[in-house]
Amino acid sequence: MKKASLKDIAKLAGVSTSTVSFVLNGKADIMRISKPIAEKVAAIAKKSGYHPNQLAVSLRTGQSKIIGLLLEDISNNFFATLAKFIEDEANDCGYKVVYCSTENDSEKAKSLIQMLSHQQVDGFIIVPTDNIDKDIQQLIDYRRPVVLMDRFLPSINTPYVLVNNFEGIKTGTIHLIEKGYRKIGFVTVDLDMIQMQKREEAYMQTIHGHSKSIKRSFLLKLPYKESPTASIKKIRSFIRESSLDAIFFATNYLGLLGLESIKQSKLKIPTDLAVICFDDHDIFRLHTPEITAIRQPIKEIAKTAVQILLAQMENKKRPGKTQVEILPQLILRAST
Amino acid sequence: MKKASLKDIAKLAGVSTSTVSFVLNGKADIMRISKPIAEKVAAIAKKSGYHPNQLAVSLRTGQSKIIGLLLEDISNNFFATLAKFIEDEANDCGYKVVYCSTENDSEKAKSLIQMLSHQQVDGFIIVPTDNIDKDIQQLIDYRRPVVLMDRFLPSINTPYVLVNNFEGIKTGTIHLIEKGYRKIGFVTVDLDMIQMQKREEAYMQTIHGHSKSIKRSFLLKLPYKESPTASIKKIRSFIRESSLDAIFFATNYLGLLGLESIKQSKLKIPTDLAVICFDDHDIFRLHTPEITAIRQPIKEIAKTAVQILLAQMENKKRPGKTQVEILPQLILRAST
DNA sequence: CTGAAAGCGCTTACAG
DNA sequence: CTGAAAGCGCTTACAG
Repeated sequence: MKKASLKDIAKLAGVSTSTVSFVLNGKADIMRISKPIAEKVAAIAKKSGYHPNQLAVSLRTGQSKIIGLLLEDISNNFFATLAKFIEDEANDCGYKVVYCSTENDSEKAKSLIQMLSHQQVDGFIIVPTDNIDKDIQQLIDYRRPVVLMDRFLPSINTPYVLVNNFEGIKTGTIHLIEKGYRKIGFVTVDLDMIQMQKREEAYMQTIHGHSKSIKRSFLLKLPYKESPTASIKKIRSFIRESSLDAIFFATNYLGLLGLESIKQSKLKIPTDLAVICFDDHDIFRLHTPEITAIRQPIKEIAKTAVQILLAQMENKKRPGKTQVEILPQLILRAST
Repeated sequence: MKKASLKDIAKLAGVSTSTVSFVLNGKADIMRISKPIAEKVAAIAKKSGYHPNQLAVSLRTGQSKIIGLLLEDISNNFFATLAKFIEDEANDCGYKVVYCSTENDSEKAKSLIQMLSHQQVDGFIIVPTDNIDKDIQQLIDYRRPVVLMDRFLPSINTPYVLVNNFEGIKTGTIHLIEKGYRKIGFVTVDLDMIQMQKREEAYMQTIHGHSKSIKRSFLLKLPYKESPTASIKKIRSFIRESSLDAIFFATNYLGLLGLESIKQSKLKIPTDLAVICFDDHDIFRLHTPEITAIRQPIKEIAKTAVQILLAQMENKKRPGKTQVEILPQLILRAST
């Protein structure tokens, strides 16, 4: 059994391929195909299980109806959830989504952008890595619709959607201060990306700007590619040497390492040490005690990104607000 | 700036499109294109940033070099990890992967299979849902390469790769019995799929076949679409009413609900109740106490599936062993 | 050693 | 009301 083509249907129905195409694309009326012919064609197409070859349609129309999605890591819960919402939203609008993981490797990201570009995706939603500025700029120069997500590139004026990192960390830090904690450590990662800079900045400014009762900031910056074991060890010494009474993790990945460290050090949460984390995680709700977190509005980020992208793709002109920061939510639990 | 096409390059180089195509596809030697022309063409192509339109290449060659991957749910860690390994393996072999989530909804699965089929993917790796037999059979009838994963369809003779569910559960159950537990409950889900049947069967046979000291089996079967809250409540009564001393969860999702139930009931693990789960999860290592689990060999499953698929696609004949069950591993932790 | 031409499976002006 | 033809961007026999 081979797949039926337009031509096959045309032959079976005894009409031209154009007629078949018009009927099957719902243009029978506009093209004023006669009722009996339209019905005959439709019936034959259905019986033979005909479906257009999308490759050919895309090549001809110049539209693939596919959105390319570049994430950091699809096996990470945050990105997986983001991907799912994006897919849902895109499907509702008649688009498919293909997603790829960059693992924060800019070489990999570059080649994925190339790959998607050669596949003729109609638009891109990208979680940018470091050093990717030129490639994104090129996409824009070529008039390919792009929306950045979760981060943005200060050097390039593109649409983007992300959580308001600054406000998120600020809210969390103030929460700790108001709860009476005084030696608040902040654990982050040494990635030179804007969202991490903002988080660090927010912690620093809030700690130093808040009141004289807070003596100083305690900052631990872990290498991104370090082994979990090494990071855990560093977090343990950080807590001990600074004799912290609270600790703020800048990502949920760090939070998990942190919980492991705290467990190994046999510290009691929150009596010995309060814990809060930016980015919620299922584990935090299940942990004993449950962990306070700043939750990103994942669904909203996803939907907004798709909408901004589609607006670009369909209007071909820039819609209203294309650079969006969404406020996160403080989820109070037992750890603070 | 528009994208350069083959024709543009041909014009710039003053040669025909065939010559350009041969040079760019590394067939300059076979086609005995003269060195100077080949070099000139290559240089021009490079300078103008030419890359072939994959849509056109695929349409012409009849190969998209894309594998379609149907998972249950990409935001679930198990499937996400599977997807990543599959992508790595496929990329190494020059294939791209597009993945979609069925959410165990057979209607959704059917339409995704259609969609991928219209996109002309070269092969399918599918985690089948219920009631999908006819669609898979159709794929096979049309000579589309298919490998099933994580489950299989007893009614259809296709290649498949999955964990040996029976042996996994048996190993876990024996472990509990040998540790001295006597009232061992088993919590599963009412999905009518082969892998869940095997797990239940393995529990039943092991319990009843093992020794007279084990009086009876305790089985709780939860509805798949039930709310977490309702399931948690049922698990709590199940533990209480049967006064279990050990509990075996048939999937990691159930294990998470179980931990929540146990937490609510304020039971001590493993003193009040031993816990073991089929399918490992990060949370289990981080939980206090750590939870014993049967770990699926995810990477091996992924690699094997890709290899079997590629063998089918490239040889066009069935390779040696195409129905593979891989043994899982018992990870001993503090909960048993 | 290289080019002109056919064709993959569609869509869409154009003509009648 | 319907068909013949061009063309999307490629690859690949075929011819010279």
